[in-house]
Amino acid sequence: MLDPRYVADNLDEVRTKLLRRSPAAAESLSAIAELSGARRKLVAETEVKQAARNAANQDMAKLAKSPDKAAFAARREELKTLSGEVKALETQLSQHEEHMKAQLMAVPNMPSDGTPDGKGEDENVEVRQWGNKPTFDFEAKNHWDLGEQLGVLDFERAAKLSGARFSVLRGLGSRLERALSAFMLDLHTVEHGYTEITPPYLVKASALEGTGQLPKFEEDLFKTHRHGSEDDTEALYLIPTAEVPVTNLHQNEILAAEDLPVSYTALTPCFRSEAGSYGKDVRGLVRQHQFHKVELVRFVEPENSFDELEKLTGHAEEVLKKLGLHYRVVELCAGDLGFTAAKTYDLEVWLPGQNAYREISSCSCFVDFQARRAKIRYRPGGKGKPKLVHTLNGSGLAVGRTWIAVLEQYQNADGSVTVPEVLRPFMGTDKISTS
RNA sequence: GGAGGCGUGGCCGAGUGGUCGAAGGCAGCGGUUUUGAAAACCGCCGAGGGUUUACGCCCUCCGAAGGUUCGAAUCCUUUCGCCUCCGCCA
Repeated sequence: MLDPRYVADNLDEVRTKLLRRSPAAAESLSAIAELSGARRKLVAETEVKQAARNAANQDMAKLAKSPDKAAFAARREELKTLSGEVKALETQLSQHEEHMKAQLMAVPNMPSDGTPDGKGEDENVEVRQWGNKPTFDFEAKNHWDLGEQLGVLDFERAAKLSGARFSVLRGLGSRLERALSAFMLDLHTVEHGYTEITPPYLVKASALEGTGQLPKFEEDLFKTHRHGSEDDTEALYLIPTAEVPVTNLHQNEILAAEDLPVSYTALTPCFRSEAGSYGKDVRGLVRQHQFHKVELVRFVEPENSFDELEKLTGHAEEVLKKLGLHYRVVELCAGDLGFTAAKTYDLEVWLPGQNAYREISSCSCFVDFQARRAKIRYRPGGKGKPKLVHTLNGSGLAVGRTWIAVLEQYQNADGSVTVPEVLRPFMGTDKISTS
């Protein structure tokens, strides 16, 4: 959420920045600026009345002790009116604030100044590449053919259980999923200093509001109700990413400055309804309703949040480097930036079976956008007024897509797959094959 | 699921309708004292919002939301969380 005061005081600047995303992003800004100004007047008006009521009530406390019952009764009648006026103003103010917040919650974050211009995916900027495209003296297969032939991947039975966009792993396929997860968590906790978290996979709407998935993107989520209940206020949602529970761990908290940066990593399943992606990636594991992801989340001081993004991106890249998987880093242009992000790097791994780079991680700095929604603050220098922290997160990595990349980049002519060196201790074998 | 209890400032804890944002203690911060430290003593010490160049002043908040009342931390309703006992259960 943007700061309503900042929007009101810097309307043109905010509009210019949001227009870099899209015309729609800047739409309600004037209304918000107006609401913000009107709110200040309403607050002043309300407080004058409240002060009058408070003063009168103190008099009443004295009158109540005096023997003059008539004076007390008369004054009480007067105060009834005043009290009613106060209540009316308070109601008006809270409705006004609710209205303003509702508008504000639908406004995306401002792109960082360094973010390149551009309307969409095609205008993202390649920042660097690592490694080389593997070459094959045979035609590279895609992972779904490889996986099914190796007996480690089964879409048909998954469809029987759950329908489209689900998968079943088997044997060394399952082992590979587990190996990748453990390898990533070990790397981030031991070498990068992250604390491992195992969060709930079902969360309240308030958590999703904190990180920005709600109220705007409900259609992307799986929503659950207790048996017999249709009450939306107690609905729980399956998490679309660990970002949600892990970032909201500190909602409504004031962190100690000396504890920053706080760094968490979490392996969780992620659930996405993929509404509106019909026809996209219908085959294979790329786009599933359920997948595992190791997430990195950091809470940092505002001064160095963009440096911290470079570090966090580096932590995610390290996974690919250690696995020996060729990839590239792209910086998202303003038009392709997610709703909450100020700046984002995507890591795209090379998939020979599809002859394409595919997103395997997305690392973003949200500045104070999520922190304002979730009320996550810290006390600078250990004293004084609390300030909003900056939040960052990135996939480190999407396990399912890493699984794909290992199969496709490490495939052999006979349809077997060589296990990357670093995974062998976790896999107990150096090869996945049918024999 | 049944019965009961509890939610107050960073922590502990008083407060059951009137001047209470809230006693007291601990922790923390600043100072006096001391060669230094400890102890003792004095002061400061929640958040949000409005207003002000600033000092400050004002408003709101005692798990949350409603209600009663001239007035609510205190009474009522609903709700959430935690604890104890019973039931069920991985």
